[in-house]
Amino acid sequence: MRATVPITVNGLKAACSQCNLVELCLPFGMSDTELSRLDELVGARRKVKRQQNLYRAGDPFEAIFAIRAGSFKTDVLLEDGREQVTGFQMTGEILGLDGISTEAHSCNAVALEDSEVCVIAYDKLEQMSHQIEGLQLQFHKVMSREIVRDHGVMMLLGSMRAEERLAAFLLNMSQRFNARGFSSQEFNLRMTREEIGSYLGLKLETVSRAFSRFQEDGLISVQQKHVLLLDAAGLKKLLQHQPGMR
Amino acid sequence: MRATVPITVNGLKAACSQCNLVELCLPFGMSDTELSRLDELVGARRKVKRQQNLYRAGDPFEAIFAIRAGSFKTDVLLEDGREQVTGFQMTGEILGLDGISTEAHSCNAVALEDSEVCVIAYDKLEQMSHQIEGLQLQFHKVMSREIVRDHGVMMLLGSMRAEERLAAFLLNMSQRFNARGFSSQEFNLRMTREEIGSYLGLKLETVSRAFSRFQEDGLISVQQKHVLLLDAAGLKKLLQHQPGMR
DNA sequence: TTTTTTGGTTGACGTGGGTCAACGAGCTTG
DNA sequence: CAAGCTCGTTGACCCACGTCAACCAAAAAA
Repeated sequence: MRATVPITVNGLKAACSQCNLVELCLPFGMSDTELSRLDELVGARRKVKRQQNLYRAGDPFEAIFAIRAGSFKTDVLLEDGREQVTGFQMTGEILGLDGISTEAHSCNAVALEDSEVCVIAYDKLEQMSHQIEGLQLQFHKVMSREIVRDHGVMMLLGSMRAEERLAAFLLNMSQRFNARGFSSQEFNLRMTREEIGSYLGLKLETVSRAFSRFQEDGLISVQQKHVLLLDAAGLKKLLQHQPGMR
Repeated sequence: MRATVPITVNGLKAACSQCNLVELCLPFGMSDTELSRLDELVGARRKVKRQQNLYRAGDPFEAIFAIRAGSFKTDVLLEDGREQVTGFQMTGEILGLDGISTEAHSCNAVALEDSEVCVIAYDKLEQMSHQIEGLQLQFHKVMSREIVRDHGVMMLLGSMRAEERLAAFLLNMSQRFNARGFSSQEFNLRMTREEIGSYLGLKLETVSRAFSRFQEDGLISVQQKHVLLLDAAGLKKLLQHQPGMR
């Protein structure tokens, strides 16, 4: 028995220290020495094919996940089948934080494309935060950022009109692609109109119509999932509209 | 100079160890010895009068707060003046977690009644989580719970109809009053219809109409802020309605 | 290749909840 | 005890978005 356990350790030794996502991920802001110690935290990687679940609501919580490649959506389901997409996650972002509170996941995480995640055992993370100076703070920041992000979505869902929501969504995607070294003006969305709609609290037809309207107005150019932002400033201006304005 | 600093320490020595809110608050699940060590974490208490801000968006982040008495709302403001209430907080709940990510608060916290909070210096909290075994885990659970709660609100805002939202809100309040030793059937709301509306993504008139409808249907009895839940099961049933149902 | 499936667009129409407005009930202040 | 507030209720009307349906394009399967 004893022999099998050590053998399962992942062949990839230098997980974080030579990953090009450090700037976006959990290790952000840590020193080189801290970084190398962090490598042992990432136990393994896991590939998740498009449409497959990384975890499901109710699954026992054991680890959080850092997205190494690809992208995901998280959603919550009501008994009657209604779905609410709670977020879209890209490389470097952390999945699974919802599971800590009850030691079981409270939402589903589904890959939007073939993806790969780093598995970070939660008990190991707790231990190491005692040891590595910057890790605890950085982890807290990641969780806090998630809370702030959720508040932004609540703002969007609670107080914005359909076109404002989509404009905010597009600008947010643009900024996140940009942070990952991709163009902020041209990108391919990985999710369907229905998923965008669920996230924004709109029906897919409304999302589609808003896309078309933006195109008519010369703000963007869309073809299916391909988006070209022609007038980002124009989109931003949409967000500052007074309730009564048109 | 040296003399003034020690003098400012709070006279209340046993902050957490003899607080009756331990069950609901940060110290939940910690041993007696851990608990007594926790006392030094709570530096001071702070009173906040009704309508006053505990903190504002943009304020530098230094501490989180545990509500000792009273209640609060948190909200986010858009440049154009639109407000989104992101949550209502009751005794034992933690405020200020949003500030960790950027080291500045990202929302406003306003007392709904004359209230008192325990001030927990964040740097001290970080230190002590290294030392007290259960503190780190418990703190993580508090943050994670906030994330899960926010996802619930997103579900509500994104996929529920007005009456479902209000039913969910009332059941949630009921359950939280109950957890604090108050009646789950009869309570006084601390917030206005407008604040409820902002939280639920509805206008105050719609909230008022939904209250009236619930009363007509014999589900509740309302008079201003006083609420009596007559048929909690009936309210729960409202939440399971299929989109097309009436 | 054709066929099927999935995803996206667009139009016509309906409705839930927003808007506007009047009024009334409690509080507060002088 | 007025006189002013703020907060809540209710009605009439309207519009942004949902619903339903037809159709088309792209991708996947056969």
